[in-house]
Amino acid sequence: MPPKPSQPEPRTYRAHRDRQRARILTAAANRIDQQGIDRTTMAELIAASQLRTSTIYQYFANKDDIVWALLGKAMEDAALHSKKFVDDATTGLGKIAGLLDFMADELATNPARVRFMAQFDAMYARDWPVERLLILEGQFHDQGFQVFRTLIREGIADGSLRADLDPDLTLHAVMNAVIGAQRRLASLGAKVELEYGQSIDRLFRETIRILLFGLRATEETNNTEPSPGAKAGIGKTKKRSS
Amino acid sequence: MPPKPSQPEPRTYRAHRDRQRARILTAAANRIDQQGIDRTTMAELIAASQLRTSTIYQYFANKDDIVWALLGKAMEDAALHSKKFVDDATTGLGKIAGLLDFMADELATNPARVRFMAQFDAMYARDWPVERLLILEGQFHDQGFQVFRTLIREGIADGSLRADLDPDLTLHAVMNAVIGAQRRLASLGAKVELEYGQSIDRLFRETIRILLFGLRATEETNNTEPSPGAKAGIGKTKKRSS
Amino acid sequence: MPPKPSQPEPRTYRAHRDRQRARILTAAANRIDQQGIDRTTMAELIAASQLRTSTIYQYFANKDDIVWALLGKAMEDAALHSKKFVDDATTGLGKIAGLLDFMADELATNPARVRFMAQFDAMYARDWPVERLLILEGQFHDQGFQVFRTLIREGIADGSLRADLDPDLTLHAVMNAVIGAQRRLASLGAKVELEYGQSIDRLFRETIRILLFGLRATEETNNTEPSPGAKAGIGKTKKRSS
Amino acid sequence: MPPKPSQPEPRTYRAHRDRQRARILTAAANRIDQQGIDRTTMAELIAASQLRTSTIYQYFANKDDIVWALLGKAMEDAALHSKKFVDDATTGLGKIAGLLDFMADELATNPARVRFMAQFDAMYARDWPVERLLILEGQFHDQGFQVFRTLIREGIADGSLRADLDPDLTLHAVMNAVIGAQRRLASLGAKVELEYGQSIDRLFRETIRILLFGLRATEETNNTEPSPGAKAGIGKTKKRSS
DNA sequence: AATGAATGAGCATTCATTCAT
DNA sequence: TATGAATGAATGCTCATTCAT
Repeated sequence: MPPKPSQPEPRTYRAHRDRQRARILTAAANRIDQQGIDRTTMAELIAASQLRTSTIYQYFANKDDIVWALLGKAMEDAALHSKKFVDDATTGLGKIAGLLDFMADELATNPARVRFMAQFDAMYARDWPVERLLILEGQFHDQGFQVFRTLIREGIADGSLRADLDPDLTLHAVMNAVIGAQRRLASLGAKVELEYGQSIDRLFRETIRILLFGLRATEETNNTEPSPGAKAGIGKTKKRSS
Repeated sequence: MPPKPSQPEPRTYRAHRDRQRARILTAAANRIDQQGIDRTTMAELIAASQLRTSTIYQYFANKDDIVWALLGKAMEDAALHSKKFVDDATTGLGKIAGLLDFMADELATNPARVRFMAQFDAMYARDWPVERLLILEGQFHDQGFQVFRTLIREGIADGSLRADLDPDLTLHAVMNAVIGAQRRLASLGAKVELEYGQSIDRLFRETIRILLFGLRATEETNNTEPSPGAKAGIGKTKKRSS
Repeated sequence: MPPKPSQPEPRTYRAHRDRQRARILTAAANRIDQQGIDRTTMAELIAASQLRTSTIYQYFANKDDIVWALLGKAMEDAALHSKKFVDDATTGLGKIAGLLDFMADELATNPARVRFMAQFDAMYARDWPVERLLILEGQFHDQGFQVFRTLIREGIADGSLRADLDPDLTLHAVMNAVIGAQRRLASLGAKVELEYGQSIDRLFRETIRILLFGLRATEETNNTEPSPGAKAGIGKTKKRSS
Repeated sequence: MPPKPSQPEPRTYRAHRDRQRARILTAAANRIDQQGIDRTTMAELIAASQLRTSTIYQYFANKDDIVWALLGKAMEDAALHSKKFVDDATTGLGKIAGLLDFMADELATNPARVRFMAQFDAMYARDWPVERLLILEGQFHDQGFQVFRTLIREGIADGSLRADLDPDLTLHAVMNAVIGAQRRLASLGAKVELEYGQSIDRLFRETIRILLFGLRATEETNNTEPSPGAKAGIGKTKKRSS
């Protein structure tokens, strides 16, 4: 007689596994935030999780697997969290503002998560397979990005945004700057406040404000001029030097 | 074989040591750019430098020492290089533009150096003593930063920049965004171009353009309105969520 | 649950256990043939058997136990199989030929089993208790060995075999050579055919043929000469060197 | 000034390294002979060599590397040792006898080495790259093998060996049997003597004697008959059974 | 009988660094 | 200054097995 499949208390077993996994990930997130991914050893992580070495390996195949799980969780959480900010807004511009506002909020309330993403970008993004990344990023980015792009088009159409903007270019230029700024602030942490004498939150929100200002239409931009720098002699960028 | 005339023998010894140091640093920079600081082992670095293990330790006390030297060199080079861009400009705004232009140039011509700085920000800046960092940063930042700050004040005074700007806050908000954007682009490398379909250089220059636009005065900003987002419902940032 | 009529229910239980055991042993035999005894982990064996770790241990006390069972099964099968070859023959010499023929057949049709025995001889035979081995070997060897020994005696008596043979010595010298040759061919597998350019089967049958030739009487051997090498200068073996 | 190459006491350094390597190999050979390759852990081997873990790895890249070195040394020694036996003989048949005699000598004086080769054949030969093996085997085999082959041809020509022999087939059939027999005896060790009641040396020399007898010409073989078994009903090998 | 969970002991190997000459 | 040799302290991971249900 073969064993009956018959889920024996599926909820209990599942729940236990999930709890153990969460325990490990929490411990890992803590250690990694304090020491960096590479400097966190499995031994430390294991000690922090209060489980035994071999037990850990029943839940994750190896250290990388843990880091990926952490990355996935971070992105999932961000997607979930950002959704609220975006959905609350009714207008398109409001949705963009919501997305950026979410990022400021994330920086303020969960700097460890942002720092983790910063580490990831700086040290691993180049090495790990794009496909894997895209799967994770897809969840989060597609949400706001589509809206963003559409909105820029609308903004240009109705004259509220500068006519010279290339929607796709603008989207990525702004998002990269916002993400880059956010992660750098999270990475430097207290050092920023000491060195710059400004609160991280205020600094980041000012960055967002300036960027949004930079997208707005002015009389000039809707007429002839291609760039704000032109008048002031900015932007006549030397085309490469070395 | 060393020169004879002006500075004869002492130079031989010094010159040799300098050459050896340079050799080690070059090897280290290469390996680190390809594998990251932590993942580069002394053994690899030694193999790449074509010297013997114990010889390396005649020049650097330990691995950290090498990384610090690399950081110092990167900043020194940047300071030297940026000086030209800034000094070439005659007006204040031109100097800012020169500084930002230098950063675009650096990203395009020496992404490895930018990547190294990105790694540093993301993983080590928090751990290493502020004083040490400040000494290094001082060289570079003070150059452009003072100018920048002064210029913003002048710009506000002459009405070319928005009156609501706080010079210090603006300075750091913009510089952090620019540096963050630059480093993120360097870190992601070819991935950006694949994913975003935009050239890194174009993306970064557009970021600069938008930021500079964001600083400029418009009728509105010189009147009552405090923020561009206000009108569009932006910036009424929820004050924390979680 | 106890039996009711003749053998109704108990068989169900027994049969299940036997099926499970067989399943495990088959999986183990496969893995071991491909990776060797030591390199086969319980985890692999368990995966191959499609059972759960703890279930395996309901059937076998430990890994050694599985290997012993495999060895027992191999010998049992061999005994059963060889019996046919031996029993089919009517003459004594025919029985020996049958035994050797069986070994060629085994090598050709079940090299995995031979390989397993080779591993066993090479790596474990020395460690494991003689008694245990003797019990297993007894089944198989006694069959042909008794016959072999008797036959050699008869052969000498009737003049068909060389008179200088010591039955017991000859028996073991021949059997050891045949078994050694067979197992080596099985172990090297395809490598033999590549390196030697000969089919394994042909090579082994030629070995048997030469050995049997070596036992046969010739005029000389039945007269004075003790050894075929004597004439040719063979066999004046140096008595130890190092 | 670059370092002078100028061999600084090359003899001393070299000699030291060789001594250390030998020390490790000796320790490894001992442990492996007693426990088998897989069951010998690096920790044991290291303890036996009286060096520290990391020192070992300055001499060998990994465990496999040590095993290969052992194999190489075993073959090299065998080649060197066998050369004497072969070269001492003046006639071709004498050379063959010398080769076989060497194998008996090796079994008697250095059973550990033979056992090691037995392990290798039984467990690793199939896995490791042929090329690597061929390089090592080349040294040893080519010596006697070429002679052997030539000799068989000559023997057939002058009527001292059976005319029905295929030189290549015979060569490999005999050598495989001799090597197989030798290795099995070495592997089983004292067990053989207990079980068979015969000394290993005597058993092996008898095997050689029978094989050589099997090659010799008799009247019959030089006439019509193809096989010694034919007359006695041997060799009518069933063509496969299962 | 079946199985999910857990684990102690160990594994091969690496790493940055030091020492003696 | 250069370097061959050595090494303590990890490091990430595996394995056969057991326990509780």
